[in-house]
Amino acid sequence: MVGRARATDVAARAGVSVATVSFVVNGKAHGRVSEATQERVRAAVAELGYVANETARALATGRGHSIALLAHDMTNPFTAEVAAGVAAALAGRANLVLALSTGDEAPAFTDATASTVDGVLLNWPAGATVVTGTPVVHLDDPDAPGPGVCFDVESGATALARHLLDLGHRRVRYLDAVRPWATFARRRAALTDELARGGAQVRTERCAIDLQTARELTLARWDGWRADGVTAVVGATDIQTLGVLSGLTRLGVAVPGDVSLGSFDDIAFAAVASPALTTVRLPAHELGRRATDVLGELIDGGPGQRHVVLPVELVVRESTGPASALLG
Amino acid sequence: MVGRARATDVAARAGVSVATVSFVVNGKAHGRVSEATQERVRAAVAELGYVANETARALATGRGHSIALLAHDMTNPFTAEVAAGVAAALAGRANLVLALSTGDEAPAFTDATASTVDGVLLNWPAGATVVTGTPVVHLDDPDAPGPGVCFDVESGATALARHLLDLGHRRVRYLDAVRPWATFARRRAALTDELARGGAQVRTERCAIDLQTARELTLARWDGWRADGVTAVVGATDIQTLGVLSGLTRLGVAVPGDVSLGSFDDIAFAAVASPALTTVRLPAHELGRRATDVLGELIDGGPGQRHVVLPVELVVRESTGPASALLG
DNA sequence: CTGTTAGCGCTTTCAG
DNA sequence: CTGAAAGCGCTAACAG
Repeated sequence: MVGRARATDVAARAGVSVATVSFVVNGKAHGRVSEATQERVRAAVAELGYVANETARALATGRGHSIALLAHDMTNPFTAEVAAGVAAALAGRANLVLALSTGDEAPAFTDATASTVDGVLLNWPAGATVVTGTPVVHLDDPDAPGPGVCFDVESGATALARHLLDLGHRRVRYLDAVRPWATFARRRAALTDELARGGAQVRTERCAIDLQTARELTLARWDGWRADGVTAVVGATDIQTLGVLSGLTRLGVAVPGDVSLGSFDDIAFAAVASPALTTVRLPAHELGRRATDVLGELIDGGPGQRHVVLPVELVVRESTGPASALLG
Repeated sequence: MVGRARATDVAARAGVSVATVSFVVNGKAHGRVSEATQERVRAAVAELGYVANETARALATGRGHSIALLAHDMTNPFTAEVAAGVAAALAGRANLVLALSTGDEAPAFTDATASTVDGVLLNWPAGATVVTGTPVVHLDDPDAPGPGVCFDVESGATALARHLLDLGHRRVRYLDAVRPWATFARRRAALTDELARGGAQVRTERCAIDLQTARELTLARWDGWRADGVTAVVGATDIQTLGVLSGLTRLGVAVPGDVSLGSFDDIAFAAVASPALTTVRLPAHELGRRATDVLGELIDGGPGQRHVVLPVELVVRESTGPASALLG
């Protein structure tokens, strides 16, 4: 019988007015309602199992106690981890409404939905989706105007490049994401620059962030890569790199014996792959948590930290090794 | 300026009453409002960028146009796929509010939240969480009372057992989930029964649905399994089986040369693992879609199909092979 | 055909 | 200390 008992019922049962009920239920009774009355109200609430209707409160207060997360693909463990971080930060104090995109268009987020939430977490390029009249914090988008939380992908990429350089790699393939997001542009630029600075040559290929697509691309391109003398390939995301690894393994190419593999994200699967992936860890869970905190401040009228950038860390595991002398 | 213009503004601009605005905006103007007036209202709506406030509509109509999905761990690709199916079925016609559980307790779903949604999709044991006064459909819970959508895990388990039997396996380890869910009990019972019927001996171990935990358990138990003459291990979920595979690979155990691996789910990673997993495919996306449809009917007052069970399919890949003669 | 009006259930001044 | 009453923005009878 959730939602059955209304404030008026409680008021009647306790012999007070709805105003009084509202005050005690919301903990605003201090100095306004006598202890005795409060007790009576609380008893009535308990007996009737009263729970305030959130929709009505929202209309009256302008606060819906819920935020939206606009994301692309919840099927990507990285995104799922971000969502988990958001949920953890919310800790039940607000609801999380999820707007997912199907295919390539922006997440399904109508103005109607916007009128329901107090703020939005935008894990999607800023330019594409414009949400007006609602606080927004951008996730993993270094170019976003306004508040946002992102990663210091450049230092991660640089560290990865140096790691590869130290191992003697001079020909690397970078598997970029097709999605035109700033975070990917930066990963690529930083990696490429550092590699070039170290005297290595990098070429880029692009593919969707999808296990099978990356795997197939690898199957199709491997001969060419080898002909070019490629000794290392790095993917823009673990998903892609794991796909590459799958293709390479199918082809009988040894990792890291014949080619080394580097990546970004550090999703759980990266650590249990064989070989385990050397990857730049981007703290997804923390991204979700921090972004939620920033959004909370924004909603509460605080200034909201403009832009927080989270440190990343190169996790060296088994997929990288000395450059092979494998010939083209 | 979302949510700025209100119905009264539009009414004023168009020189009509709010009732008229409401009718044309909701497409209920047929035969009630003249074409000319409708046109004027529509023009005003466009000029002012009017979008009805969903919270107010919800309060007035009792329909919030949103449903909740209570799930355990969105970080599990299987759950994420279910969510994707839900989102696809919703197609923007309703919002998806996500209630995730942190740790082992039930998903954070308060009565307050319940008052916000039109119905809930419960991917959690029925007994634990009782949601009253709101339509509920149970996901992947064969024992759930009332409406639900689940998989025919028994036939999948049986097919997997026969496949193993055909390959000559007579000693198998079943890695069950610790979570006391009916779906897991059934997977285990059906597999065990069929295997026993074929003269094989099965022993069960339990572990959390987590890559690392399964991997570590494997590292710790392998010697014992081998001593028992185990030639095949099947996990209750792909996550667990992938963890086992990781452990086995680290140990230098050949799959399927030394041990065969069988599983349930068929998440995307199962197909790109090396070797690719033989697994019982449970159509997660469809589970989400169908459950959403059933819930929709329920919300619209329809009877709602009591219980739909989705067919599953054994996908034989590379992780299963003839029983080895590996000795204990 | 169109406008008036009474809610939906709760919050919050403002009197008393 | 407590209650009456005015909304929050929209929907849907019910009159006209």
